[in-house]
Amino acid sequence: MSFLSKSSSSSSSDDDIELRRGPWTIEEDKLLVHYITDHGEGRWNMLAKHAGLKRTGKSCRLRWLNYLKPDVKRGNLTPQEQLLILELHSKLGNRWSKIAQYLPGRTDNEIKNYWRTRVQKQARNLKIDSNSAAFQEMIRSLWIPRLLQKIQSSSVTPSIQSSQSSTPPGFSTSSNSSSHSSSIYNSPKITSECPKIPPREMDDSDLNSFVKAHFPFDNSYEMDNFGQLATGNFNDMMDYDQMSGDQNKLTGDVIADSFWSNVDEFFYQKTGYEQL
DNA sequence: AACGACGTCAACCGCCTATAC
DNA sequence: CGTATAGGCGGTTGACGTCGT
Repeated sequence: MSFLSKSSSSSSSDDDIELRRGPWTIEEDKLLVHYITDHGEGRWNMLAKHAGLKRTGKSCRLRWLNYLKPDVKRGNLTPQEQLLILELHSKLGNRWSKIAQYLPGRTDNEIKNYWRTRVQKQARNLKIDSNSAAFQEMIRSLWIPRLLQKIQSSSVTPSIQSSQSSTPPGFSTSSNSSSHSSSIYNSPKITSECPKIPPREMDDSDLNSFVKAHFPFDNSYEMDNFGQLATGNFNDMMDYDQMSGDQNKLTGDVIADSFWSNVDEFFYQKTGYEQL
């Protein structure tokens, strides 16, 4: 744990306290949660002082928003969430907080980390710029369809097809959303061919409609169930509600990782780039 | 068992914007 | 209008855990 001086002055005023940095302790978390429970959030500098925390207001705000806030969703991103991030990033770019607005319970920090550790890693492996048109196109034409394919194929298993719909919510085969009926997400049969992607130029209203139509959750309660619903028949293999982080990793990461090699293959085939 | 490489993610930093005065 | 301050955002860092040798 390190400290920084809030003021260069040598006076012993209230503004000259030693501020803590680094990982938060349980006691600090308790102080912050209790204070916000009683007084609400906002006015962070004052909050930090009144709560008895030797932290900057910014640090308190970050700790609350990214970790302590009750509706923060823990665990790995579901394939559906990954899909939404890819789609939104293609339209919004690195506007993480904006993207996070469409993923209830997920923070901009978490999404940013996902992009940097997973997505940009692939760009590095392929030795192409993650901001390049080539990489964007690879995501749109290869990665997203493959992800959809994996989601759909994993949700159609013989043992459960009889009792459940084979199509996860948001991937309806009937066009019940008129505005984006041509979207890839309504495609009854997902193939590896380049899908029709909604236009990049979407305003907030369009984006809201798009997300509502294809990723049907708009509050934390629905989001809690979304992972369960959207992973569809995975539930027959493991109880989603009982999942630990590691088990969650199985569904999210294995799906993601297993198709990366395929994505690479597609990429090299299509571009003729030399495989590493 | 020990060590290094690598991946993840919480936390910090600096800049920008909104708001109050 | 100009200035000060707080809050928000994206980029970056570093501690820690995991994995492979």
